[in-house]
Amino acid sequence: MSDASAPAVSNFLREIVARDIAEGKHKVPVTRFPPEPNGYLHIGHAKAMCINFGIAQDFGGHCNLRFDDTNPAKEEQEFIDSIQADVRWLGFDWGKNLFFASDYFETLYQWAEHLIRNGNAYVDDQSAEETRINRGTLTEPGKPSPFRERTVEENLDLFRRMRAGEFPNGARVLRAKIDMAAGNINLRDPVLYRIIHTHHPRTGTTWCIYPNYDFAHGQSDALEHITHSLCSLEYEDHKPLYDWLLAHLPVPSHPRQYEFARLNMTYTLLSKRHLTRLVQGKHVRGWDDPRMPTLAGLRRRGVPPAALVDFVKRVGVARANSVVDIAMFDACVRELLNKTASRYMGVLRPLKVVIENYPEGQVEELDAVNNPEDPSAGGRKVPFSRELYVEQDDFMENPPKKFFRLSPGKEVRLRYAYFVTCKEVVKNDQGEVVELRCTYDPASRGGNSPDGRKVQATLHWVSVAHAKTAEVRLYNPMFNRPDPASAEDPLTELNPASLEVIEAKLEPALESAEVGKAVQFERLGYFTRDPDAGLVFNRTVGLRDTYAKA
RNA sequence: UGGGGGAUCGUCUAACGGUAGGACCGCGGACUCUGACUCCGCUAGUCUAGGUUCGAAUCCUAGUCCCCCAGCCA
Repeated sequence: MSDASAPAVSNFLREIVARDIAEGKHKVPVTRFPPEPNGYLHIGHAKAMCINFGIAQDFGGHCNLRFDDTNPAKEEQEFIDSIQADVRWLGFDWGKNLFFASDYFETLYQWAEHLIRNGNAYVDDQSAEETRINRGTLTEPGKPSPFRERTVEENLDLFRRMRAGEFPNGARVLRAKIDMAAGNINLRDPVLYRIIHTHHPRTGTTWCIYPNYDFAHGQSDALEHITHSLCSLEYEDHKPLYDWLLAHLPVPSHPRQYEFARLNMTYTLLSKRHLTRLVQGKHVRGWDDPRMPTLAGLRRRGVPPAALVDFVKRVGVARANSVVDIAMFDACVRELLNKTASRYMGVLRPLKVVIENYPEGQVEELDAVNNPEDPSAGGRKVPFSRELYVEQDDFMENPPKKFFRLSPGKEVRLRYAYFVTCKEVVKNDQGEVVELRCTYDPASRGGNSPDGRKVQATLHWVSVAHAKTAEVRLYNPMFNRPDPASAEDPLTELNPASLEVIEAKLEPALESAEVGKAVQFERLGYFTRDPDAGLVFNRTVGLRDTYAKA
């Protein structure tokens, strides 16, 4: 077991595995994480990984990484590479157990012939359109194909010629011969093989016929001696076919399929088709745009993998469809980052402050704590001088009752520095506040007044002369509605303000911030330096703000 | 209306015939050199109607609502 101190996670899948082991069905579980390399992994895949790798780890088994690469029309090497990187980033290790469904193409082909020889499959010449019509409807049975009763010899000949490349795409398919009247439509002679004259990222042009999901998945599971094939709910209807194929083929093992509900989150779209549209339509900067729910996007936004794993653990596993509040995700990110992120000061929307009684040209290096949650994180020096920036939100000329921050005549603390009092407000021709004239109390150096007087607020600040200008990218929900997936077209629900780019002033230490490492801008949120050139930061998540809510 | 699933605080999830519990959100309060964090407290739920039982979220019956399936996608 991984961590004896952690509360034991339990769910119906783990109960099934535990029971099977207790009953001696298996010594250890063997699971698999089977992505199709047709896009980037997203947070929904994180759930599947936590389940499959997690169960394998905790019960002493192993989890294979298997690419379900049975449709070369959609798959690319780029995705094979990114998926492996993302699995590792999340913290999972498949060891030597890296597989591809395409590794089994020859075996699968032989098994297809096996089906034909036993009269369990036939080559169908109907067009896709005819096949669809003859499949029947949800309430009416299908009609048998006119080619359903071909002889074994003819089927074998045709299937071999399909393999040999004699026919164009769509000319013929291989279908299992099951039951055209079945209530479960997956059993109405499902297609097993189709002709696709396309380059495959791994097998090149070796093949022009490809098994589809149903013919590849269960058999791949069997070949890898998977004990528990864990998939999402929509495959429930495929299980009878999964079992039928295993029962009619000389497979080395008979895995069992179990289904769980996939992850959904408010304001989040997880359909690969739509994510692909977002990328291709340039609505985002790419698969790793920090607004994307992809692992690459979350990583770039600064979300630590451990927060993702924690989130999946908290969400749990069940068989009921559900939509998790994105607030739960944010909470996981904040909880982890609060413990680990170093604190800095940065001003997002600068308002200049001049300390009138502070000597011109003087600079003091003041002591700041890096992380109050972690003494081992140490401290640093922050330069203070006569001219500073504070946050525009931290000043109000006519403050309401509960406004603790700066206003005319009010004294506040500048963090780690001094108490200052606002004496005068400078405005431009438009009447906008452009500068504050303040005085400071030299006795309050470091942030406390010897006379013990208190202030209601502590403000973050940056010295004008020492400030580093940075581009800061603020991310807001990508969609206007919490359930973008149920919109006619989710892309019409895009939030135009999902990305806000501002020019911020940061304390000098931030200039050497590491790309990808999360930091806290005090009182604002968690930020991570972006890999883009220059000083660029992404907001990972804001701090809770109980004042703004009130 | 065929087949397959599912309904527990606002949200996610426990309970396996025996006190409906936790987390997130929300709301109070304490603390605070981050209106953060932390701590304390509060709010709030078994889809409906019957039945079995000493006792039902759990078992039975009948409903209601929701999701998935008619790709040569996975």
